[in-house]
Amino acid sequence: MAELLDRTVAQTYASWFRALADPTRVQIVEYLARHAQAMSVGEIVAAIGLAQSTVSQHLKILTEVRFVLVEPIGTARHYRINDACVGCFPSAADVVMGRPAPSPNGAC
Amino acid sequence: MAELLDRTVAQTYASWFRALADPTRVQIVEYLARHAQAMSVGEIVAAIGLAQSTVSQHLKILTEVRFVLVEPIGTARHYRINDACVGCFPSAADVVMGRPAPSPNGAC
DNA sequence: ATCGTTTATCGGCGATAGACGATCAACGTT
DNA sequence: AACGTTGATCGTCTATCGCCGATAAACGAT
Repeated sequence: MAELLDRTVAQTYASWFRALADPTRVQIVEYLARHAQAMSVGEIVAAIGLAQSTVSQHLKILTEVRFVLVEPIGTARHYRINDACVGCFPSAADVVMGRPAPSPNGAC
Repeated sequence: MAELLDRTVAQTYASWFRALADPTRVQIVEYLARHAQAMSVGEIVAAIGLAQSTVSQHLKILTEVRFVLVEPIGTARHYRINDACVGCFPSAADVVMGRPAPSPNGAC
């Protein structure tokens, strides 16, 4: 008894945590999560205060794990939080801390 | 309005997520969290199946962020989950996802 | 004092991460 | 058609990660 957590699940969770393993990305996600409407890259760059290429890289990493979603608006691209992750990411934190996921969490 | 999350807080959260940015560490923490009593390094090595030095390094990283605690038992060292983190780490995940921490969480 | 056991630390390796400036691609405007 | 704006990608740099074998350190037992 007391097996290890399934390796594939552990890899998925680790990829989520790795996406937030940088303080700038933590700030970006938290910032987007508190904003109902999507924001352009320029707005995010202004808020963060790093180079545009750097912010773009961070946004790429966050979209790869689907923490944020993109939609093109004309020549701009608007980023917003993925509401599905708002629910299932904290429950992943619960699982790692030994509490089995309470909700159905079919989202992710 | 809509300021960024405080940089110091973001750095603390990022360090927590970075500690779990590796699937092996996810498995170690989840494994310890489901075990009420502390475990020796040898037992953890047997469960994980990597080299002893590798596991020891992972345990060092996890103790640095205080996800796990150590106590020396004779010549051995027993690791166990830090119960304080069981509560406050998932609430950090909530904060990043835009939900202000509900509990007082004076633990961490 | 010498083993054997248990765990931490060191050194090295290839791989990945984060930052930046520069460049490219898309597109609306003049 | 040339231009300006917006954002992604490239190339480079340095730093850190994750793994391993080898070694060191602590300590109980012989």
